[in-house]
Amino acid sequence: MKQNVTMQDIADRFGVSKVTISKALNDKEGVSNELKNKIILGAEEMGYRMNAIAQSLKTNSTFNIGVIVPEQFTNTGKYKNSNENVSFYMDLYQEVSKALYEENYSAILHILSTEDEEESILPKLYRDNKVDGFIVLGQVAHSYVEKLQDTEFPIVYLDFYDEYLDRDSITSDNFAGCYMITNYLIHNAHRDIAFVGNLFSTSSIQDRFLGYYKSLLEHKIQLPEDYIISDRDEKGRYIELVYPKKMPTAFVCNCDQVANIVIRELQQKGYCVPEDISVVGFDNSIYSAMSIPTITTVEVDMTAMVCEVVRLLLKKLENIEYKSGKIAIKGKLVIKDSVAEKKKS
Amino acid sequence: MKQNVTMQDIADRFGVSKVTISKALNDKEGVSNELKNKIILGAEEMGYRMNAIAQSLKTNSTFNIGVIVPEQFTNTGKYKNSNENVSFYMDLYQEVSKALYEENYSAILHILSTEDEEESILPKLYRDNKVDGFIVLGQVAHSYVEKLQDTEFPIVYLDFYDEYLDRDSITSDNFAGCYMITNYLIHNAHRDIAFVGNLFSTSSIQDRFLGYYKSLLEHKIQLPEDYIISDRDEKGRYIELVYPKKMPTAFVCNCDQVANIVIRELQQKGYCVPEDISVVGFDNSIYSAMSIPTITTVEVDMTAMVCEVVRLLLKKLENIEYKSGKIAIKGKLVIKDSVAEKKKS
DNA sequence: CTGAAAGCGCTTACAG
DNA sequence: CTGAAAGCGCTTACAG
Repeated sequence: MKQNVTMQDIADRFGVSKVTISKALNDKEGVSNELKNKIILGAEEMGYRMNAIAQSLKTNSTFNIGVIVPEQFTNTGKYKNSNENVSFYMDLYQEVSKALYEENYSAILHILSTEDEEESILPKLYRDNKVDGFIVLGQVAHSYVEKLQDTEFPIVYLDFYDEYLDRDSITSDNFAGCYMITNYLIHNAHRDIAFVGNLFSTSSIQDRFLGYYKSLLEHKIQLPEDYIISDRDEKGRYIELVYPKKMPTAFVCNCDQVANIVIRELQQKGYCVPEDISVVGFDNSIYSAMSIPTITTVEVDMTAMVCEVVRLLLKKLENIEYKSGKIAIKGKLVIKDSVAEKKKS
Repeated sequence: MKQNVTMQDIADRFGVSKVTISKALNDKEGVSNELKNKIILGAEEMGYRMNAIAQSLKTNSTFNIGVIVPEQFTNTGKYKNSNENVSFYMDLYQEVSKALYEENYSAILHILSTEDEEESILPKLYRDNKVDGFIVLGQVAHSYVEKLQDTEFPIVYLDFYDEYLDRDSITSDNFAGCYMITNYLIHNAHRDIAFVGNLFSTSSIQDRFLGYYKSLLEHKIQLPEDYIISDRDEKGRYIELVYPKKMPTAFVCNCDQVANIVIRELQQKGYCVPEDISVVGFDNSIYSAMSIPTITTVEVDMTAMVCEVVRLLLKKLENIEYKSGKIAIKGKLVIKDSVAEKKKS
């Protein structure tokens, strides 16, 4: 590798001290504008690149943020091709990476292995002091969260919260979203509406269920026991769906992927969607677009979420005491073709 | 943030010098085993975390690798929801991140904006000396590659090569893959086989086409001009497909996503797939799984590619002169439901 | 407006 | 086997 140009080299060329170079290049006070400009130009010409490492050592900040994603939300290792809706988390990561970049931070992905999660082993990024803070993407074990909090690092949780710890989190408003889409079904004359999702799997699913349930309650609609249909086991693996004895006229699914499965299975049973039975999803993911019919769904406002998470983290980076609490970002209803629009009778 | 424990603190506690601590913790020679173990335990107990930054400053290596992905292969900014097959690149990135982690490196994603690519603006990661080398994921502009090479950084290209520069690259063997799958069609009695893809868009598509063409040549099959069907413009945006006057009995599509589109359009025209017309894809992506019928395709050996790319980069990190040239990793045929299996007549 | 000195937390080469 | 000294490339606080 060719020898790097340092501030001292520039200083020598201009016959000044490296202190002056540092001030000029960092746009600090104490250098005449004329000299400053000469130095900036000269540095460019000499191919000077700031040594961020040396800067980090002095300022005790790396300008790196660790983004922790549990392995099960990735498409690697034993979860390879397990067909989870991985793209949501990777889209979030991409947006986070971009947003941090705008603020001169870099995002380092840390895929949290199931083993490390179970044994509460903190990321090497932490142990090596390679980052200034963390963003946690998706749900992680409670014990792991506690361990993370013990580090007293600035941490913001994205798309996950749990009630036991007083933490800062950004989630999409699952409750409001599912409430909204269930209302939409009811406004289209549906009364027999089932929910598909394991209520004990993630807090997201639970909240979506509660939004759905609130809508039912408000409209004084009964919820038969077998109208809650589990879709996955505790590990997040999809299981066979058990349909109710009396078929509902609509299914509220906790995500588009499951909605897609439901639609296929209904079609196999000889039902037409949406003519006989309506189905709605959540996420506005590729499954919504690819399904035939396309799936009416709720789209998460990813940009707003990421914008908020970065804003929050920066504040905590400045002042570790800063607390925001739980922030829920509202999504929007995206009407496609999987709901029969009827007037109420 | 709580005050960090330094080597000096540990040294004070044991009444030795920090040099000894450094040696013990880095498993270097010159410390008795007994003392070494005591120090390791003590460090743990005191919650010592190595300051990777200080280490970097001395050793002049950051143990960070920049992973450059052109914006158009991401799901961000103006490419948001443009439905590119983004997941392939993000899967690669995840695998790269994991593999580098095993080697104690971190992967920092750099999304290369179209503007920076056009104006050959190098990543801030480079300008700030935050990484030791780069992995470039997917095709980037020739001028940008030249600019990157000028840095004399260790760089490996993944899933992209171009002939003009003598560079180290790992690609999937597009040529062999498409040759294989076209052979498969021919063995199933197809003679009228069209290719779908813009030959001038990426080298991957071009190579896939050539594999297809080699198979035709070997079997002495003519290639009518209108059997090459462009699927996208130069920016990678999908365009309307123009079908040949005389319908072929099979389509070789350059990727599963396009194969999925072709299947849908054929079905709309009243053809049955695979009974009337067979269609094959490439990538074994979600489009292959979700299509009805599922799409016979070629699966890239991502693990082998990533393993190779990391191995190569590490070698170049050790010795910048190390050259591997272009390495192509073979994929495998994945037979699904979109090809009618017939015996040759 | 400019710079000498100290220091961030390590590692390396050398002396004992 | 152990450690004093120098130094990596910056920034900060202070003196002029």
